[in-house]
Amino acid sequence: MDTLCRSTQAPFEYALSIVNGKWKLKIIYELACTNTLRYGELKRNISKITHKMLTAGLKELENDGMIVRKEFCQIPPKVEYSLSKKGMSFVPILESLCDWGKSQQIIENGDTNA
Amino acid sequence: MDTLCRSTQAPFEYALSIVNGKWKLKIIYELACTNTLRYGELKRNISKITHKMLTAGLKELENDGMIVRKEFCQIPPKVEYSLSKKGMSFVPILESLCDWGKSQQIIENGDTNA
DNA sequence: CCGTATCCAAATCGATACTG
DNA sequence: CAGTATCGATTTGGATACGG
Repeated sequence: MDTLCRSTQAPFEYALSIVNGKWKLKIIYELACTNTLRYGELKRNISKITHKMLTAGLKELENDGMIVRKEFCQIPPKVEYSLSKKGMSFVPILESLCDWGKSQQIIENGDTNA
Repeated sequence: MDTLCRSTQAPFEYALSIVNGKWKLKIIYELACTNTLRYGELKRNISKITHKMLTAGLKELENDGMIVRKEFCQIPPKVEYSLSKKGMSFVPILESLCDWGKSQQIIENGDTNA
C-alpha cells in the first residue's frame, strides 16, 4: 500500500485547508442533499450548530469557492446557498465517506484488527 | 444530484466522529504513506504538530480502531504505529481527497463557478 | 524514547443584542 | 430573515517538567 506518497502531500494539504473544520463537511453534506437551502433552513437542519458557527462556515466555504450565495434584494431578506461546480465535484468524496461509515458500522462487532 | 439523503446521515456522522479533528486525517495520511512509524517519526513528519496534539490524536484513533499501537518492552522504549484493517479501508478516501485537491489546484484559475 | 501532567495563553464557542 | 458585533465562558493548544 503505497499509492500515497510525498507528491500527493500538497494536494492533500490543499483539500484539508478547505474541508477541515468542525462544520465544513456537514454544511457541504447538507447542501449536497438538498441542492438549495436558505440560511434558516441550514441552521435548522444542522443539529447543534450555532448562528455564529454557521455564518463563519458559510463565509469560508464561499471564499474557497465551494458554495454559491445568492441574495435576493427584498424585505425580509432571502439568501439561498448551493454548491458551486467545485463543491459538487466534492460530493463523490462525501459519498465514499458515507459508504465507509456504513460498512464500518456494520462490522463494529466481529472486528479483528490487523 | 441526490445520491446523498437522510438515510446516509448516520453513517456520515459516524465517519465524521472518527475522522473530524484538526490532526486526525494527517496522522492517518502519514501512516498510509509509510505503513509503520515510530512516535518520534510521526512527530517529525507532521509539520507543526505538538507532542500533546499528537499523543491525543493517536490515542483517539487507537480507541476508534483506526490504528494499531505496538509497544516494544525495552529501554529506551520503542512504539510503532500502523493502520489497522479499518484504517486501511479508509485509505481510498484519502486518495480521492488528494485527487480532488490536485484537480482543483490545477483549475484554480479559469474557474467559473456554477 | 514514549507518554502523562501541569500551567498558562490563545482560540473557539454560545448567547444575546443590534442593524438593514 | 439574514448577518454583524460583542462579551464572558469553555476548550484547545503550546511549552515544559517529570516518570517509566
